[in-house]
Amino acid sequence: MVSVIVADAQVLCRVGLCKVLDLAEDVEVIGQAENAEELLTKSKKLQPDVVIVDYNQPSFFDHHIVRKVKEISPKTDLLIISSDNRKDRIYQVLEDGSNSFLTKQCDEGEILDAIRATAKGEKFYCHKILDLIIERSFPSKSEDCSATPLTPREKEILTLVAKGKVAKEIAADLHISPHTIYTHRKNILKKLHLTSPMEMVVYALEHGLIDLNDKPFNS
Amino acid sequence: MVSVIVADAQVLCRVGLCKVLDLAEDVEVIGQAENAEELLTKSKKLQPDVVIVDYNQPSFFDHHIVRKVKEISPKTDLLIISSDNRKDRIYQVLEDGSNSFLTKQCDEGEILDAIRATAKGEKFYCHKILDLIIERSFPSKSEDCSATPLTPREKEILTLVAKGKVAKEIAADLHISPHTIYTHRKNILKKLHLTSPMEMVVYALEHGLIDLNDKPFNS
DNA sequence: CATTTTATTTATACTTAGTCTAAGTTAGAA
DNA sequence: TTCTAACTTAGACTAAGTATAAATAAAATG
Repeated sequence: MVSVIVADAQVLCRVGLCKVLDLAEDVEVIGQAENAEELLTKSKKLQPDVVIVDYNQPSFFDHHIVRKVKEISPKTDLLIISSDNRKDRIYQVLEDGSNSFLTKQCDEGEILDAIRATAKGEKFYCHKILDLIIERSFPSKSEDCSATPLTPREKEILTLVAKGKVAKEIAADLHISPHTIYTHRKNILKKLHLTSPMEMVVYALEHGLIDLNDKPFNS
Repeated sequence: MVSVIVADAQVLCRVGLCKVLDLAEDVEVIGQAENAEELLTKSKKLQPDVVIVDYNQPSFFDHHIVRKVKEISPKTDLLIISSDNRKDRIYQVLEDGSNSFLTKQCDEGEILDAIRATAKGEKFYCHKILDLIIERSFPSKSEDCSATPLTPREKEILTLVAKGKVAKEIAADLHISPHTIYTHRKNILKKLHLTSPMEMVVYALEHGLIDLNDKPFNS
């Protein structure tokens, strides 16, 4: 019998997942978790064979959960069912040792397959995730593709720009010349095929370079 | 017996919802829908007493679904279970005639209560939504609070700014002087207590004034 | 090891965008 | 009507940004 903990901030998803798990023979749900703290406590105590979790739920779970669960319960296999759309973070989670990865767009069949595979200690990735992995493995596929082609310094500057800082302020912050900022900015625009600084900000936000702090219903 | 159609793009939520609905006596799920088209077809044919739907799932459902269902099946009551965080759109959906409104953060108890209430033709709003409604009803509550204090024109301009357009371009688009744009921008900054144009863009994105187009897995 | 590339830094001269201040117009509310 | 809010504009000025060119250090390549 494979023991499973179901972790998701939304009760509907937990219930749905349990219902689907009923269909899988040899699988037993031994616990549920609504947030990271609860999951870690229960994982430590119950040492489940599998943890199913959506890590992308601000203030309930974040992507560090994978690493933390692995630390607290090394033999546990992780099945991610998330709706994350940030490539870099998905790659991160894959590297952090998640065994299987689905998106919330997957259908029942895929979910069942994934659960069965993960329960047997195998890996399972849904189509979208496989596409990402392949894209990463064969970088020169389309053209400039995949993750941000920006250098660390460029990311740093883009982040500050997106926070509303103007070149002079950034220069002061980093103790370098404003001209340097301009050069970096120009290179960023070139690399991303953008034209205005504003588009840079939009890009930064879209790609989660800065946290537009998830605050539903606040102001 | 109250007939219900469950509409959600994610199979897990649909399954979860059906499972919870099992607990409600006198409720029968007569259909499910994965996208707007499916929901409208089934609503027309089955004329359900209640439709439960998450309208905030780009490319599957949008907020117009409420109006469309009401058109196609006027006697159907709508129960929204969404995770939308855009106040203006929530207000829109409330005005469009949705009977009850929950968020995906609600617990099982609230969901059951909402289903029972809606099935009886009553209205039900969860805490967060009630807070919003109250906030709207008593605008001068705290201080400058609640929805954006921007005029339509200011919003229009902010939107264009956030799209990366520069004053001159916006002026050309709207057939007015660039100076006008500058003035509007200055007023916006003043109203929102911001200092740089970039912060304006961040604000616009945070408040959903422009759609940072939901495109998972694209570049 | 020498060499090329990449990331980082900077400057000068120039262009453009944006700010400040001030003010006119229209439409609706008091 | 009078007053306010929303929208509009201009001239003079300041600050921000661009183009071009180039130096340095470190990492990758042959």
